Amino acid sequence: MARTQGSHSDITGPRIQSAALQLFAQHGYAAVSMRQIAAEVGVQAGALYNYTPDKQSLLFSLMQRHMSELMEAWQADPAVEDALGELERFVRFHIRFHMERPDAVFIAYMELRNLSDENFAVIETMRRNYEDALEAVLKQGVEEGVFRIPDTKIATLAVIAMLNGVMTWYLTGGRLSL
Amino acid sequence: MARTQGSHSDITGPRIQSAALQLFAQHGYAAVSMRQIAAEVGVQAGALYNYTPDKQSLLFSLMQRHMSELMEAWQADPAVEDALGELERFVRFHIRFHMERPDAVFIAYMELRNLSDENFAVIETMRRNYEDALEAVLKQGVEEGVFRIPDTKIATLAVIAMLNGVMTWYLTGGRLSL
DNA sequence: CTTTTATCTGAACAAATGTTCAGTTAGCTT
DNA sequence: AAGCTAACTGAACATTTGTTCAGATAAAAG
Repeated sequence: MARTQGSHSDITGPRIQSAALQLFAQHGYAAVSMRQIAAEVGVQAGALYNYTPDKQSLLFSLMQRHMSELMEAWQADPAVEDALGELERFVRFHIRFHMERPDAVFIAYMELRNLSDENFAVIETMRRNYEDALEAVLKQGVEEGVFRIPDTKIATLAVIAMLNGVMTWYLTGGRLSL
Repeated sequence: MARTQGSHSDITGPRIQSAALQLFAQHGYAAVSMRQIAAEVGVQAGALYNYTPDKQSLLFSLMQRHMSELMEAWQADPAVEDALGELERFVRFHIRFHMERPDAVFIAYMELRNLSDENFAVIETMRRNYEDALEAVLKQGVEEGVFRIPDTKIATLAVIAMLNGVMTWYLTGGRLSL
């Protein structure tokens, strides 16, 4: 047999991505085989290679897509005037965006070590771009005189670390409203 | 050849444990092969099986040892009288203990999904025992009237989540004193 | 209806994996 | 000095791994 009923590229492609996303998040990249992903989609392992050149690229594309969506969503979010409002906008945006994609967030954080050197560099650059977006807000606040921050770079990392802390807390307890 | 110079069980055993600890923390349990561990120790892969029945047991023993040391260290820590002092003691102890073993902490948190069902149950029980130690402090505080906590179970999880948040923050920035 | 093409199967491949074990040797015992 | 034993080697094993590819077939095009 080949080309079972109802199969189509537009359907199988996304299904592979979401199956890989879920399995990587659950068991870890190295512990998941191409055959497991294929079985989850309902297809043979060889069929996956119509959609990805190899396993590494599959992981990379998941992380790259996640980071792209992050940046695009932030730029699409309507900006406000003052820095204080911008900071609040960032906080709300960051938490909401990450809450909606627990699997992708977990992978983007945990599977960095399984990226090839070149792929890692790409993702790392995208992550820094996102941090720069926050730092721009903090710098704006310093210029406006509403923030008194000696080192905006450290403050950026601190804010993001705090937000991620809030998320682990929320996910752990699971009993607080947004 | 066999039994190379200077090799001895008392030496090789711990070296295997620490090599596995480091490699598991760095690349993940599933991504590390027995041959890599052996190479790190300077030995052939077969020799590892004089010290562990299989790879799974190696991971399990690392986590079990970590949890045992955690419980023993807490019980060895000199207790104080009042609940407020006990809470401070717990906070200081928790942070210090976990700061001293970043690799073991990381593994104990990340590689739970790679434990067999039985092994997972054992570790999970030990983790709950540790949480119970904190909850006992909180209950004592409620009895003394110094804490006003509706649900000590949730409060326990909250406190631990906060402490872990502090640690990620500290590790990320790396610029604050204990 | 016929032809074409995109999509998938099924089998195969080399390499790597966890694990076993007979054999070898270094160091201890006597 | 001789023998014993714990500690290791090196080769082998059955599986599983990622990946390739010729062939099969459903759906689209003519």
